[in-house]
Amino acid sequence: MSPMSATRANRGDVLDEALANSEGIDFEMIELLFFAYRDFTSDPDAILETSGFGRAHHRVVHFVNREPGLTVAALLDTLKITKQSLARVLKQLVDSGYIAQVAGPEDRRQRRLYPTAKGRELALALARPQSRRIAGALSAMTARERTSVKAFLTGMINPAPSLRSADEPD
Amino acid sequence: MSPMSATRANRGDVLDEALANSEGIDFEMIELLFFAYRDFTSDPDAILETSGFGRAHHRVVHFVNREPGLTVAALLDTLKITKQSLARVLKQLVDSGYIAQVAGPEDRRQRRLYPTAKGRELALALARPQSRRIAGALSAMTARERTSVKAFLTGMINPAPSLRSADEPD
DNA sequence: CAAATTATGTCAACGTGACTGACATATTCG
DNA sequence: CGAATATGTCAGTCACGTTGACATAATTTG
Repeated sequence: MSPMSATRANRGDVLDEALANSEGIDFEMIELLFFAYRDFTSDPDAILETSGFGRAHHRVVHFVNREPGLTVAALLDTLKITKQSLARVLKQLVDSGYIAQVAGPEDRRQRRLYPTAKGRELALALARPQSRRIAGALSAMTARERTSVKAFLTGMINPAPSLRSADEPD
Repeated sequence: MSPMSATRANRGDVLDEALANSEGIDFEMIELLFFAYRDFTSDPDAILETSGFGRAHHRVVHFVNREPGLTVAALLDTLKITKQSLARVLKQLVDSGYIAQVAGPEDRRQRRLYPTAKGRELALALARPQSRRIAGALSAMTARERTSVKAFLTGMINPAPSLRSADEPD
């Protein structure tokens, strides 16, 4: 793997040894996460390119189906993108009948987002291959081990910022 | 959480119930993967924007450090992007002294890629916060549980395509 | 050796999905 | 009423991926 006859590759500034185990850094895990996520997203990507949608549409359809009636603001907060970025994608999904907007019953400024039957079908179609992949990766595991996997993924996520108390400034 | 007084949101085609447990699909895991990966990449992203680089540079620096002397073709295969897409990113990294290109000792058409000292430092700086995050998520786990987590991630990855035997056509 | 193949680089055009900044509208709140 | 809020929209920009076409040098093959 590493060049046996490295000629004189160390001339000047050029490093020849593979980076591994420095400072106890787990490079293997870093790569596993990269490859796992890349392949995890490739399944729905293949379906989406049929419909002319992209990954952004996927995320919107997913979360609207998971929490029907959520507001645009809540969706923006979940996705951590700007409203301008959401706008195009959401408009396309509304225009093509995957998502419906309903004025908020209490606050009529809000546009609460609901899936249509078509939108629900799409969400399911996108989730199916991802779930199959997950099920395959978990298939040989006990309930305890599955719990560990969930705990690991949960531990990778940034804690939700605690609500700022009133006396703290912005 | 779900709208208690859903007005008459079910008019027409609009669905009101949260999507969960349909067909045994594990939506929770799907979301955990999304959030975990998003936050996992946010750490190096913050460092990179200081240098004016992006995620694409990160990946190149990472793999060149992990396997010094790899060829451009091998890197393209690892990243699964086109050479035109790699070109810009690689050129910037070479021009700014993070990566060195050395003509292959056997095959002089090849440009073998090596990290410079500067490139190694960048790779380490980017890996450090990711490794810290991983270590935190694994910290409460036994060696057995950690093995399960690695097995899960490995199981999520597409198997490498087996080399086509000579009598199979393209 | 000449021709084909391979490894790499480059030019041009394009698409998606993100960003910032500015401004418009409707609605609610104080 | 005036301020704040929820949302929408216009305009410009950027990162990073794509396809297609072509160029160059080096190796392999007939």
